[in-house]
Amino acid sequence: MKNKTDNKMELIYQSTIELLNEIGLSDISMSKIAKRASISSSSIYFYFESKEDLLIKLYFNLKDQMHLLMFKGVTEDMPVKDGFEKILRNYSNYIINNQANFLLMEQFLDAPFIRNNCNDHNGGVFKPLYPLFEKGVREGLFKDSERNLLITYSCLPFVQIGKEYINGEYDLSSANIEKMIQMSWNAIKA
Amino acid sequence: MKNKTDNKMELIYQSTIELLNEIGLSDISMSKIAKRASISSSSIYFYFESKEDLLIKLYFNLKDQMHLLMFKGVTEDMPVKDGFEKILRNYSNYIINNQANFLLMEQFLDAPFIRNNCNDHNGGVFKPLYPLFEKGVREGLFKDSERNLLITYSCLPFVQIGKEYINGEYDLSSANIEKMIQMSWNAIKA
DNA sequence: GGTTTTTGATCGAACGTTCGATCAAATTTT
DNA sequence: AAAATTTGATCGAACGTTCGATCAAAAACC
Repeated sequence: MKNKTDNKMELIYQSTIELLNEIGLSDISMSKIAKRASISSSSIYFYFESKEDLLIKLYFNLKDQMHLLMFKGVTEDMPVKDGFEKILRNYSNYIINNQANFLLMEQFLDAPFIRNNCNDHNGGVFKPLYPLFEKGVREGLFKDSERNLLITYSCLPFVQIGKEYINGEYDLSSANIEKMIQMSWNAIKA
Repeated sequence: MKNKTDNKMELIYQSTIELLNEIGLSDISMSKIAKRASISSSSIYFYFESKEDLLIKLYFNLKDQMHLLMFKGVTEDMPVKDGFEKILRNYSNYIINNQANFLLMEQFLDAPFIRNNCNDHNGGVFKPLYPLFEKGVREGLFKDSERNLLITYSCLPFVQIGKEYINGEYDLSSANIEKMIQMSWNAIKA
C-alpha cells in the first residue's frame, strides 16, 4: 500500500522543477504547474498551503536530496583527504545526474523569497562540510584560514563549472573531475 | 543640461533594482516599478518595449557598468600580476559599493529568461578577463589549464564571499581582500 | 505651435485562491 | 456479508485582484 500523497506531491514537485527551469520564477504560475502535472490547480492546494509554501518546501526538498547524495559513502573515521575527494566526486555526479535540480537550486539561492525566508544563506548549501574542514585544519592539512574561505575555494568552483558543463561549454569527464579535485586540494592545502 | 531621457531611464532602472532585491523576479510588476519610481506605469512603455525588454536592458546595463569598474586603471602593458590584483581589488570594491547591483546580477545570471536570451552564459561575466589569463599562461605564471578553470578558481570565490559579506557573515576588510587575492593567486599559479 | 513626454482610463487575460460538488475507497454499523 | 457512513482526493467554476499593455488626451517643452 504505497502512500498516494507522497506520489502526488512528487509529481507536483517534478512539474514545478521542469517549469522553473524552462520559464523561471518570473513566469511560473499555479495553473501552469497544474497543467504540466495534468491535474486541477485546486488540487495543489490540498498538498500545499500556497504557491510560496510549495516553492519553499521544494527548495528544502532539493537541498536535503543533494546533501544525501553528497555524503553517500562518506564516514567520520575516513581520512580527511579521502572524504574530501569523495564528496567532490559525489557532488560532480550529482550535477551530472540531476542537472535540472542543480540549476533550480542555483536559481533559488539568489531569490529574495528564499534569502528572506530561510536563514540558511548561500554558503549554507555547503555548511555540512564544516566538520570535515575543521578536522583538516586540526590535522594541519589545510591552511589555517576561515572555514568559509576553505570551502569557497575548494567547492564553489564545482558550482561554476557545473553550469558551464550544462551549457555545453566544458566536459565534466572523470579526468576533468579528478583534475579539478587536485586543483581544489592545492588551493587550500597548507 | 543632462540628457533627460537618460535620467528617466536611470530612475526606472533604479526602482527596478530596488524592487528586484526586495521582492524578486517572481513578484515584480510594471505597476510596482511605476509606483516606486513615482510615475505612471504607461510612462515606462515610452522608454521600454515591454517588461522583458526592460529587464534585459537592465541586465546588460549592470554588466557594462561592472566591467567598467572592474578594469578601471588596468592597462594592457601592466605586468600580469599587477593587473590580476588590481582587477580583484576593483571587483571587491564594486561588491562593497554596489551591493544591490551585485546581488541583482547574481539573480539574473541563473534566471532562464537571461540564460535563454543572451548567449552570454554564466562565466561570461568574467569573459573580459580571458586576455589577461592568456598572457599569464604564456608567461608561465599560471598553470597551463583551461582558461575557464583558472578564472573560476581565482575569481568565483569573490562572488561567493561577496554574498556572505552582504549577509553580514564575513568582513570584506582590505586585509581580508588581500588575503583572498593571495589565495586566488596561489590557487592557479604554476 | 508643433513636438516630446506623461498621464489616467481602459482592456482582456491571467493570477492565486476558495468553494461546493463529486466519487472511489476505506471504515463502521447492521 | 451487506448496507450505511465517513474519509481522502479531485475537480471545474468562480472569486476578486492584478497583470502587461494600449491609447487618446493632457501637459511640458522648445
